Amino acid sequence: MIKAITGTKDILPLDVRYWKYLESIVDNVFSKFNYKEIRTPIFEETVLFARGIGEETDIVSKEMYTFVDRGGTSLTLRPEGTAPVVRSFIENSLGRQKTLNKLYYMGAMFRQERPQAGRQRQFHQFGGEAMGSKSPLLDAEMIQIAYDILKSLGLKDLTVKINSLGEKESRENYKNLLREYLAPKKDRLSEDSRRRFDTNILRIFDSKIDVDQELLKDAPLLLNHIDDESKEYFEIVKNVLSKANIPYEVDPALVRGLDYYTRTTFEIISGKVGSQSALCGGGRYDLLIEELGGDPTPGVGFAAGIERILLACTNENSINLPDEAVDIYIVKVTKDINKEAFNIASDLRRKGLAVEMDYNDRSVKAQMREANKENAKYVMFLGGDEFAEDKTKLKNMQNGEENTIPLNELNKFLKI
RNA sequence: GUGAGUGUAGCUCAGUUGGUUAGAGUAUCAGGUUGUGGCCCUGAGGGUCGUGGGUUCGAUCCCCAUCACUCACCCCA
Repeated sequence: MIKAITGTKDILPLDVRYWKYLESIVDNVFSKFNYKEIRTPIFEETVLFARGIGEETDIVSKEMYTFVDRGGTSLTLRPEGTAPVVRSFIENSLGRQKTLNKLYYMGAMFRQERPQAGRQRQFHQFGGEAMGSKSPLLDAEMIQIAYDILKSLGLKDLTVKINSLGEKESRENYKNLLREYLAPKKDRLSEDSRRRFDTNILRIFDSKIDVDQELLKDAPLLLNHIDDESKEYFEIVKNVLSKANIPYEVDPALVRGLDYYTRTTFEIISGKVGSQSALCGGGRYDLLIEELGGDPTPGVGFAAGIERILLACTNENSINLPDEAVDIYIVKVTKDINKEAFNIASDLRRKGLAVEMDYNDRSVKAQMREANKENAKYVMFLGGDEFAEDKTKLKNMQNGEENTIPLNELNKFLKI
Protein backbone atom coordinates (compact mmCIF):
# COMPACT_ATOMS: atom_id res chain seq x y z
CA MET A 1 0.00 0.00 0.00
CA ILE A 2 1.26 3.45 -0.85
CA LYS A 3 1.21 5.58 2.26
CA ALA A 4 1.60 9.25 3.00
CA ILE A 5 5.18 10.37 3.57
CA THR A 6 6.37 10.23 7.18
CA GLY A 7 5.42 13.39 8.99
CA THR A 8 2.67 14.35 6.55
CA LYS A 9 -1.02 13.97 7.20
CA ASP A 10 -4.21 13.91 5.21
CA ILE A 11 -6.76 16.41 6.38
CA LEU A 12 -9.96 14.43 6.03
CA PRO A 13 -13.37 16.01 5.35
CA LEU A 14 -14.39 15.98 9.00
CA ASP A 15 -11.23 17.92 9.92
CA VAL A 16 -11.43 20.32 6.99
CA ARG A 17 -14.45 21.91 8.61
CA TYR A 18 -12.29 22.93 11.59
CA TRP A 19 -9.52 24.18 9.32
CA LYS A 20 -11.95 26.36 7.42
CA TYR A 21 -13.37 27.71 10.64
CA LEU A 22 -9.91 28.62 11.87
CA GLU A 23 -9.02 30.17 8.53
CA SER A 24 -12.14 32.32 8.62
CA ILE A 25 -11.19 33.63 12.05
CA VAL A 26 -7.65 34.36 10.92
CA ASP A 27 -8.95 36.30 7.90
CA ASN A 28 -11.38 38.12 10.08
CA VAL A 29 -8.99 39.24 12.80
CA PHE A 30 -6.23 40.26 10.40
CA SER A 31 -8.60 42.31 8.31
CA LYS A 32 -9.78 44.20 11.38
CA PHE A 33 -6.19 45.31 11.83
CA ASN A 34 -6.02 46.10 8.07
CA TYR A 35 -3.53 43.38 7.13
CA LYS A 36 -3.67 42.12 3.52
CA GLU A 37 -3.14 38.51 2.61
CA ILE A 38 -0.11 37.62 0.49
CA ARG A 39 0.60 34.26 -1.15
CA THR A 40 4.14 33.32 -2.06
CA PRO A 41 5.46 30.17 -3.77
CA ILE A 42 5.95 27.04 -1.74
CA PHE A 43 9.61 26.79 -2.77
CA GLU A 44 12.35 29.31 -3.15
CA GLU A 45 16.02 29.49 -3.95
CA THR A 46 17.94 27.89 -1.10
CA VAL A 47 20.07 31.00 -0.55
CA LEU A 48 17.02 32.95 0.60
CA PHE A 49 16.64 30.78 3.68
CA ALA A 50 20.35 30.31 4.26
CA ARG A 51 20.80 34.08 4.41
CA GLY A 52 17.48 34.94 5.98
CA ILE A 53 17.22 32.38 8.75
CA GLY A 54 20.94 31.92 9.32
CA GLU A 55 23.36 29.22 8.18
CA GLU A 56 24.05 28.13 11.72
CA THR A 57 20.45 27.52 12.75
CA ASP A 58 19.19 23.95 13.01
CA ILE A 59 16.49 24.74 10.48
CA VAL A 60 18.97 25.59 7.77
CA SER A 61 21.78 23.24 8.70
CA LYS A 62 19.80 20.04 9.03
CA GLU A 63 16.05 20.36 8.56
CA MET A 64 15.44 21.78 5.10
CA TYR A 65 14.03 19.88 2.15
CA THR A 66 16.57 20.98 -0.42
CA PHE A 67 16.98 19.63 -3.94
CA VAL A 68 18.55 20.61 -7.20
CA ASP A 69 16.19 21.12 -10.12
CA ARG A 70 16.91 20.15 -13.72
CA GLY A 71 18.43 23.54 -14.37
CA GLY A 72 20.96 23.00 -11.60
CA THR A 73 19.46 25.52 -9.17
CA SER A 74 19.31 24.61 -5.49
CA LEU A 75 15.73 24.93 -4.32
CA THR A 76 14.19 24.53 -0.88
CA LEU A 77 10.66 23.86 0.26
CA ARG A 78 9.95 26.80 2.53
CA PRO A 79 10.62 26.00 6.20
CA GLU A 80 9.02 29.25 7.40
CA GLY A 81 7.08 32.17 6.03
CA THR A 82 8.96 35.34 6.90
CA ALA A 83 11.88 35.07 4.47
CA PRO A 84 9.62 34.50 1.43
CA VAL A 85 7.37 37.43 2.38
CA VAL A 86 10.41 39.65 2.80
CA ARG A 87 11.76 38.45 -0.56
CA SER A 88 8.46 39.34 -2.19
CA PHE A 89 8.39 42.68 -0.39
CA ILE A 90 11.79 43.55 -1.80
CA GLU A 91 11.26 42.09 -5.28
CA ASN A 92 7.95 43.90 -5.78
CA SER A 93 9.21 47.14 -4.23
CA LEU A 94 6.30 47.19 -1.81
CA GLY A 95 8.23 49.49 0.49
CA ARG A 96 8.37 52.17 -2.19
CA GLN A 97 4.63 52.18 -2.75
CA LYS A 98 3.71 52.54 0.89
CA THR A 99 5.59 53.40 4.08
CA LEU A 100 4.06 50.66 6.14
CA ASN A 101 3.06 47.31 4.66
CA LYS A 102 0.93 45.03 6.82
CA LEU A 103 0.71 41.52 5.38
CA TYR A 104 -0.43 38.08 6.46
CA TYR A 105 -0.12 34.60 5.01
CA MET A 106 -1.25 31.03 5.53
CA GLY A 107 0.18 27.86 4.12
CA ALA A 108 2.27 24.72 4.27
CA MET A 109 5.83 24.72 5.63
CA PHE A 110 8.36 21.90 5.52
CA ARG A 111 11.02 20.77 7.96
CA GLN A 112 12.60 17.35 8.15
CA GLU A 113 12.32 16.66 11.86
CA ARG A 114 11.27 13.58 13.78
CA PRO A 115 7.47 13.82 14.09
CA GLN A 116 5.78 13.85 17.48
CA ALA A 117 2.71 15.39 19.06
CA GLY A 118 2.29 18.84 17.50
CA ARG A 119 5.15 18.39 15.07
CA GLN A 120 5.03 17.25 11.47
CA ARG A 121 7.30 17.50 8.45
CA GLN A 122 4.66 19.22 6.40
CA PHE A 123 2.82 21.55 8.72
CA HIS A 124 0.84 24.72 8.30
CA GLN A 125 1.30 28.19 9.63
CA PHE A 126 -0.40 31.50 9.43
CA GLY A 127 1.52 34.62 10.27
CA GLY A 128 1.66 38.37 10.03
CA GLU A 129 4.42 40.77 9.03
CA ALA A 130 4.46 44.55 9.41
CA MET A 131 7.30 46.17 7.47
CA GLY A 132 8.20 49.82 7.49
CA SER A 133 7.93 51.04 11.07
CA LYS A 134 9.96 50.90 14.24
CA SER A 135 6.96 51.66 16.39
CA PRO A 136 6.61 49.52 19.52
CA LEU A 137 2.88 49.74 18.94
CA LEU A 138 3.31 47.26 16.13
CA ASP A 139 5.15 44.82 18.37
CA ALA A 140 2.18 44.95 20.70
CA GLU A 141 -0.22 44.75 17.77
CA MET A 142 1.34 41.49 16.59
CA ILE A 143 0.93 39.96 20.01
CA GLN A 144 -2.62 41.22 20.20
CA ILE A 145 -3.54 39.75 16.81
CA ALA A 146 -2.14 36.36 17.75
CA TYR A 147 -3.80 36.48 21.14
CA ASP A 148 -7.16 37.58 19.73
CA ILE A 149 -7.17 34.75 17.19
CA LEU A 150 -6.43 32.14 19.84
CA LYS A 151 -9.06 33.61 22.14
CA SER A 152 -11.62 33.69 19.33
CA LEU A 153 -11.05 29.97 18.94
CA GLY A 154 -12.09 29.54 22.54
CA LEU A 155 -8.68 28.67 23.96
CA LYS A 156 -8.18 29.30 27.65
CA ASP A 157 -4.98 27.63 28.79
CA LEU A 158 -2.66 30.24 27.26
CA THR A 159 0.46 32.02 28.44
CA VAL A 160 1.95 34.98 26.61
CA LYS A 161 5.69 35.23 27.12
CA ILE A 162 7.68 38.25 26.01
CA ASN A 163 11.31 39.25 26.12
CA SER A 164 13.68 41.69 24.54
CA LEU A 165 16.94 40.68 22.92
CA GLY A 166 18.09 44.27 22.50
CA GLU A 167 20.02 45.52 19.55
CA LYS A 168 22.52 43.30 17.83
CA GLU A 169 25.52 44.99 19.41
CA SER A 170 24.35 44.75 23.00
CA ARG A 171 23.38 41.13 22.39
CA GLU A 172 26.86 40.29 21.12
CA ASN A 173 28.35 41.95 24.19
CA TYR A 174 26.05 39.92 26.38
CA LYS A 175 26.95 36.68 24.64
CA ASN A 176 30.57 37.31 25.54
CA LEU A 177 29.55 37.96 29.12
CA LEU A 178 27.61 34.71 29.23
CA ARG A 179 30.48 32.86 27.64
CA GLU A 180 32.82 34.16 30.33
CA TYR A 181 30.38 33.13 33.03
CA LEU A 182 29.83 29.62 31.67
CA ALA A 183 33.37 28.86 30.48
CA PRO A 184 34.59 27.56 33.86
CA LYS A 185 31.45 25.43 34.21
CA LYS A 186 31.42 24.21 30.64
CA ASP A 187 32.49 20.64 31.38
CA ARG A 188 29.60 20.24 33.82
CA LEU A 189 26.99 21.22 31.23
CA SER A 190 24.97 18.57 29.45
CA GLU A 191 26.27 17.35 26.12
CA ASP A 192 23.64 19.32 24.20
CA SER A 193 24.40 22.50 26.09
CA ARG A 194 28.13 22.12 25.54
CA ARG A 195 27.34 22.03 21.83
CA ARG A 196 25.13 25.10 22.21
CA PHE A 197 27.99 26.85 23.99
CA ASP A 198 29.73 26.98 20.63
CA THR A 199 26.82 27.23 18.21
CA ASN A 200 24.13 29.33 19.87
CA ILE A 201 24.97 29.99 23.48
CA LEU A 202 21.69 31.79 24.26
CA ARG A 203 19.75 28.60 23.71
CA ILE A 204 21.31 27.01 26.77
CA PHE A 205 18.54 28.84 28.64
CA ASP A 206 16.01 26.59 26.89
CA SER A 207 17.54 23.42 28.30
CA LYS A 208 15.15 21.19 30.19
CA ILE A 209 17.97 19.50 32.07
CA ASP A 210 18.21 20.29 35.79
CA VAL A 211 22.02 20.43 35.85
CA ASP A 212 22.03 23.10 33.16
CA GLN A 213 19.38 25.16 34.89
CA GLU A 214 21.28 24.88 38.17
CA LEU A 215 24.46 26.16 36.53
CA LEU A 216 22.51 29.04 34.99
CA LYS A 217 20.96 30.10 38.27
CA ASP A 218 23.29 33.04 38.85
CA ALA A 219 24.05 33.72 35.21
CA PRO A 220 23.72 37.27 33.91
CA LEU A 221 20.42 37.84 32.12
CA LEU A 222 20.24 39.32 28.68
CA LEU A 223 17.37 41.54 29.68
CA ASN A 224 19.63 43.33 32.18
CA HIS A 225 22.31 43.94 29.57
CA ILE A 226 20.40 45.29 26.62
CA ASP A 227 20.96 48.85 25.41
CA ASP A 228 19.01 51.68 27.04
CA GLU A 229 16.99 52.46 23.97
CA SER A 230 15.80 48.86 23.75
CA LYS A 231 14.89 48.97 27.45
CA GLU A 232 12.65 52.00 26.96
CA TYR A 233 11.19 50.42 23.89
CA PHE A 234 10.38 47.27 25.81
CA GLU A 235 8.67 49.32 28.51
CA ILE A 236 6.34 50.81 25.91
CA VAL A 237 5.50 47.39 24.48
CA LYS A 238 4.61 46.11 27.95
CA ASN A 239 2.62 49.20 28.72
CA VAL A 240 0.54 48.95 25.57
CA LEU A 241 -0.11 45.26 26.18
CA SER A 242 -1.34 45.95 29.68
CA LYS A 243 -3.70 48.62 28.42
CA ALA A 244 -5.02 46.18 25.82
CA ASN A 245 -5.77 43.70 28.62
CA ILE A 246 -3.37 41.10 27.36
CA PRO A 247 -1.88 39.15 30.26
CA TYR A 248 1.81 38.49 29.68
CA GLU A 249 4.87 37.23 31.48
CA VAL A 250 8.33 38.58 30.93
CA ASP A 251 10.57 35.59 30.37
CA PRO A 252 14.24 36.60 30.26
CA ALA A 253 15.10 33.11 29.04
CA LEU A 254 12.89 33.38 25.96
CA VAL A 255 15.40 33.16 23.16
CA ARG A 256 14.17 32.38 19.73
CA GLY A 257 15.98 30.09 17.37
CA LEU A 258 16.04 32.24 14.29
CA ASP A 259 18.98 34.57 13.84
CA TYR A 260 17.09 37.56 12.58
CA TYR A 261 15.34 38.74 15.73
CA THR A 262 16.17 42.04 17.41
CA ARG A 263 14.48 43.60 20.43
CA THR A 264 11.03 42.18 21.11
CA THR A 265 10.42 38.45 20.96
CA PHE A 266 7.32 36.63 22.10
CA GLU A 267 5.63 33.27 22.27
CA ILE A 268 2.19 32.09 23.23
CA ILE A 269 2.18 28.65 24.75
CA SER A 270 -0.62 26.24 25.56
CA GLY A 271 -0.71 23.81 28.43
CA LYS A 272 -2.84 21.41 26.41
CA VAL A 273 -0.73 20.18 23.52
CA GLY A 274 2.13 18.11 24.95
CA SER A 275 5.75 19.10 24.91
CA GLN A 276 5.60 21.14 21.69
CA SER A 277 3.72 23.84 23.51
CA ALA A 278 4.43 26.97 21.49
CA LEU A 279 1.35 27.83 19.48
CA CYS A 280 2.93 30.88 17.98
CA GLY A 281 6.08 32.90 18.17
CA GLY A 282 7.57 35.98 16.66
CA GLY A 283 9.41 39.18 17.16
CA ARG A 284 11.07 42.19 15.61
CA TYR A 285 13.57 41.89 12.78
CA ASP A 286 14.96 45.32 12.02
CA LEU A 287 17.98 44.09 10.07
CA LEU A 288 16.54 41.23 8.04
CA ILE A 289 15.19 43.17 5.09
CA GLU A 290 18.48 44.93 4.54
CA GLU A 291 20.38 41.66 4.91
CA LEU A 292 18.26 40.17 2.16
CA GLY A 293 19.09 43.02 -0.19
CA GLY A 294 16.28 45.48 0.43
CA ASP A 295 16.40 49.07 1.57
CA PRO A 296 16.98 49.27 5.33
CA THR A 297 13.46 48.68 6.67
CA PRO A 298 12.39 47.68 10.15
CA GLY A 299 9.89 44.86 10.54
CA VAL A 300 8.03 42.77 13.08
CA GLY A 301 6.03 39.57 12.70
CA PHE A 302 4.93 36.24 14.05
CA ALA A 303 4.00 32.77 12.89
CA ALA A 304 1.50 30.34 14.38
CA GLY A 305 1.23 26.57 13.98
CA ILE A 306 -2.21 25.59 12.74
CA GLU A 307 -1.97 21.89 13.67
CA ARG A 308 -0.89 22.80 17.20
CA ILE A 309 -3.68 25.31 17.58
CA LEU A 310 -6.29 22.83 16.37
CA LEU A 311 -4.79 20.22 18.71
CA ALA A 312 -5.25 22.65 21.59
CA CYS A 313 -8.82 23.35 20.44
CA THR A 314 -9.57 19.63 20.33
CA ASN A 315 -8.08 19.06 23.77
CA GLU A 316 -9.93 22.01 25.24
CA ASN A 317 -13.05 21.09 23.27
CA SER A 318 -13.30 24.77 22.41
CA ILE A 319 -14.95 24.62 18.98
CA ASN A 320 -18.47 23.42 18.38
CA LEU A 321 -19.51 23.28 14.76
CA PRO A 322 -23.03 22.38 13.68
CA ASP A 323 -23.46 19.06 11.88
CA GLU A 324 -23.46 19.37 8.13
CA ALA A 325 -26.80 18.65 6.55
CA VAL A 326 -28.34 18.40 3.10
CA ASP A 327 -31.62 20.19 2.49
CA ILE A 328 -33.22 17.42 0.47
CA TYR A 329 -32.50 13.74 -0.03
CA ILE A 330 -34.33 12.29 -3.01
CA VAL A 331 -35.60 8.76 -2.41
CA LYS A 332 -36.47 6.85 -5.56
CA VAL A 333 -39.44 4.62 -4.79
CA THR A 334 -39.08 2.86 -8.13
CA LYS A 335 -35.86 2.22 -9.97
CA ASP A 336 -36.89 3.54 -13.35
CA ILE A 337 -36.69 7.23 -12.61
CA ASN A 338 -32.97 7.92 -12.26
CA LYS A 339 -32.97 10.53 -15.00
CA GLU A 340 -36.03 12.33 -13.68
CA ALA A 341 -34.59 12.30 -10.16
CA PHE A 342 -31.30 13.67 -11.42
CA ASN A 343 -33.06 16.45 -13.33
CA ILE A 344 -35.10 17.49 -10.32
CA ALA A 345 -31.97 17.39 -8.15
CA SER A 346 -30.06 19.57 -10.64
CA ASP A 347 -32.89 22.04 -10.74
CA LEU A 348 -33.07 22.33 -6.96
CA ARG A 349 -29.28 22.58 -6.67
CA ARG A 350 -29.26 25.46 -9.14
CA LYS A 351 -31.85 27.17 -6.98
CA GLY A 352 -29.43 26.98 -4.07
CA LEU A 353 -30.41 23.87 -2.15
CA ALA A 354 -28.03 21.10 -1.10
CA VAL A 355 -29.50 17.98 -2.62
CA GLU A 356 -28.39 14.37 -2.49
CA MET A 357 -29.83 11.24 -4.05
CA ASP A 358 -29.05 7.56 -4.41
CA TYR A 359 -26.81 6.54 -7.32
CA ASN A 360 -26.68 2.81 -6.61
CA ASP A 361 -30.32 1.76 -7.02
CA ARG A 362 -30.63 0.77 -3.41
CA SER A 363 -33.76 -0.13 -1.50
CA VAL A 364 -36.06 2.54 -0.13
CA LYS A 365 -35.00 1.51 3.34
CA ALA A 366 -31.33 1.93 2.50
CA GLN A 367 -32.04 5.32 0.94
CA MET A 368 -33.91 6.43 4.06
CA ARG A 369 -31.05 5.34 6.27
CA GLU A 370 -28.69 7.28 4.06
CA ALA A 371 -30.94 10.35 4.23
CA ASN A 372 -30.85 10.07 7.99
CA LYS A 373 -27.06 9.85 8.07
CA GLU A 374 -26.80 12.92 5.88
CA ASN A 375 -29.04 14.82 8.31
CA ALA A 376 -31.43 15.58 5.48
CA LYS A 377 -34.01 18.20 6.38
CA TYR A 378 -36.48 16.78 3.84
CA VAL A 379 -36.85 13.54 1.99
CA MET A 380 -38.50 13.76 -1.41
CA PHE A 381 -40.13 10.54 -2.61
CA LEU A 382 -40.19 10.13 -6.36
CA GLY A 383 -41.95 7.38 -8.29
CA GLY A 384 -45.06 5.28 -8.35
CA ASP A 385 -48.60 6.63 -8.63
CA GLU A 386 -47.76 10.07 -7.31
CA PHE A 387 -45.09 10.65 -9.89
CA ALA A 388 -47.45 9.46 -12.62
CA GLU A 389 -49.66 12.38 -11.58
CA ASP A 390 -46.67 14.77 -11.51
CA LYS A 391 -46.72 14.84 -7.76
CA THR A 392 -44.17 14.09 -5.05
CA LYS A 393 -44.30 13.41 -1.36
CA LEU A 394 -42.08 15.50 0.90
CA LYS A 395 -41.27 14.27 4.36
CA ASN A 396 -39.95 16.57 7.06
CA MET A 397 -37.31 14.43 8.77
CA GLN A 398 -37.40 16.35 12.02
CA ASN A 399 -41.06 15.95 12.80
CA GLY A 400 -42.07 13.23 10.33
CA GLU A 401 -44.74 15.33 8.65
CA GLU A 402 -45.54 14.43 5.05
CA ASN A 403 -47.10 16.47 2.28
CA THR A 404 -48.06 15.37 -1.21
CA ILE A 405 -47.63 18.26 -3.58
CA PRO A 406 -47.60 18.81 -7.34
CA LEU A 407 -44.09 19.05 -8.75
CA ASN A 408 -44.79 22.49 -10.20
CA GLU A 409 -45.60 23.80 -6.71
CA LEU A 410 -42.30 22.61 -5.23
CA ASN A 411 -40.73 26.06 -5.30
CA LYS A 412 -43.64 27.56 -3.44
CA PHE A 413 -43.60 24.84 -0.80
CA LEU A 414 -39.84 25.05 -0.28
CA LYS A 415 -39.95 28.85 -0.42
CA ILE A 416 -37.30 29.13 -3.12
C1' G B 1 20.10 12.52 14.73
C1' U B 2 19.11 9.88 20.03
C1' G B 3 15.88 7.02 23.36
C1' A B 4 11.48 4.37 24.95
C1' G B 5 6.83 2.10 23.71
C1' U B 6 3.39 -0.07 20.14
C1' G B 7 2.11 -2.82 15.35
C1' U B 8 -4.25 -8.59 15.18
C1' A B 9 -10.87 -6.56 10.53
C1' G B 10 -12.28 0.49 8.00
C1' C B 11 -12.03 2.04 13.60
C1' U B 12 -11.29 0.66 19.13
C1' C B 13 -9.30 -3.60 21.13
C1' A B 14 -9.53 -9.06 23.07
C1' G B 15 -6.79 -13.66 22.30
C1' U B 16 -3.56 -18.04 21.70
C1' U B 17 1.58 -20.20 28.63
C1' G B 18 3.50 -22.31 20.27
C1' G B 19 -1.29 -26.75 18.07
C1' U B 20 -7.21 -27.67 13.34
C1' U B 21 -11.77 -23.04 10.23
C1' A B 22 -8.22 -15.93 14.82
C1' G B 23 -12.75 -13.23 18.12
C1' A B 24 -15.83 -8.91 20.23
C1' G B 25 -17.81 -4.04 19.90
C1' U B 26 -18.45 -0.50 16.23
C1' A B 27 -18.64 0.70 11.07
C1' U B 28 -20.22 -1.27 6.08
C1' C B 29 -23.90 -4.24 3.19
C1' A B 30 -28.53 -7.18 2.98
C1' G B 31 -32.99 -8.41 5.49
C1' G B 32 -37.01 -8.32 9.61
C1' U B 33 -40.10 -4.93 12.70
C1' U B 34 -41.74 0.20 12.90
C1' G B 35 -46.91 3.47 7.41
C1' U B 36 -40.53 4.88 4.24
C1' G B 37 -35.08 6.74 8.48
C1' G B 38 -33.46 7.18 13.86
C1' C B 39 -34.47 2.30 18.46
C1' C B 40 -34.52 -3.00 18.32
C1' C B 41 -33.65 -7.98 15.95
C1' U B 42 -31.31 -11.51 12.16
C1' G B 43 -27.61 -12.46 8.73
C1' A B 44 -23.38 -11.43 5.38
C1' G B 45 -18.79 -9.56 3.64
C1' G B 46 -14.10 -7.95 5.48
C1' G B 47 -7.79 -10.09 8.47
C1' U B 48 -1.56 -14.01 4.25
C1' C B 49 -2.18 -11.28 13.02
C1' G B 50 3.30 -4.67 9.74
C1' U B 51 7.30 -7.02 6.47
C1' G B 52 11.56 -10.45 5.89
C1' G B 53 14.42 -14.19 7.99
C1' G B 54 15.50 -17.84 12.08
C1' U B 55 14.22 -21.72 15.90
C1' U B 56 10.43 -25.77 15.71
C1' C B 57 6.92 -31.46 13.46
C1' G B 58 4.12 -26.81 13.71
C1' A B 59 4.85 -19.53 14.70
C1' U B 60 0.00 -14.44 14.93
C1' C B 61 2.54 -16.00 19.71
C1' C B 62 9.64 -17.24 20.90
C1' C B 63 14.47 -14.92 18.65
C1' C B 64 16.88 -11.47 15.04
C1' A B 65 16.46 -7.78 11.44
C1' U B 66 13.63 -4.19 9.03
C1' C B 67 9.71 -0.75 8.26
C1' A B 68 5.78 2.14 10.18
C1' C B 69 3.30 4.63 14.06
C1' U B 70 3.30 7.03 19.01
C1' C B 71 5.66 9.75 22.81
C1' A B 72 9.96 12.17 24.65
C1' C B 73 14.96 14.42 23.76
C1' C B 74 16.72 17.80 20.20
C1' C B 75 14.55 21.87 17.50
C1' C B 76 10.57 24.94 16.69
C1' A B 77 5.13 26.88 15.10
